Amino acid sequence: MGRAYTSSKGGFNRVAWTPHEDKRLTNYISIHGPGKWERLAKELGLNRCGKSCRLRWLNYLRPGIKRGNFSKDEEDLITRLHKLLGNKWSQIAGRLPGRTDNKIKNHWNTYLAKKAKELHFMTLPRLHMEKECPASSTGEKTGEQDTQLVNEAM
DNA sequence: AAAGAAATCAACCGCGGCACC
DNA sequence: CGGTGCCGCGGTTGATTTCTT
Repeated sequence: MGRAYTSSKGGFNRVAWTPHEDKRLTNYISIHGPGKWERLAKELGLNRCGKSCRLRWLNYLRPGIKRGNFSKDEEDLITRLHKLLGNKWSQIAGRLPGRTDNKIKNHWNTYLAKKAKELHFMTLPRLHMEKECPASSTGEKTGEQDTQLVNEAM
């Protein structure tokens, strides 16, 4: 559970958040709201940059975050959305309440990508391979088109 | 039972866009 | 109009845990 990073390897400082820091951050946000991360970091006086605080809040402390494994439904949805949108993790996360882009990205990179590939070969052996991101060749799709496609997928 | 591989989770980095001066 | 700085995003890394052999 609790993770004790011993690292401070090569001048680079990857340090786990302590419960105390979490508390300070949560408390500050409960008063001032999220945002203004630079200022927040400065005022809290933690040894953290604004980005770090933002990340911690968004991916971990923010209320409503769903823990635990992805359900089959969630995995299917992620797979479909990824096919549609590519690596637009924040957009995908927007469709999965309580799931963060980081977590979805992690899960994809370590598991679903492989699975999707296997599935692709097993079930669709004759379809020509699609380019990874069909939208990018002709420029960006509009947001509206995305929304429409996504709704169809759901 | 131990070593090595794979998976998971949390955190960092650089870049591009946008807002503001 | 150009420069500057903050923010959000996606890519990536590193530590730890779980699975396999």
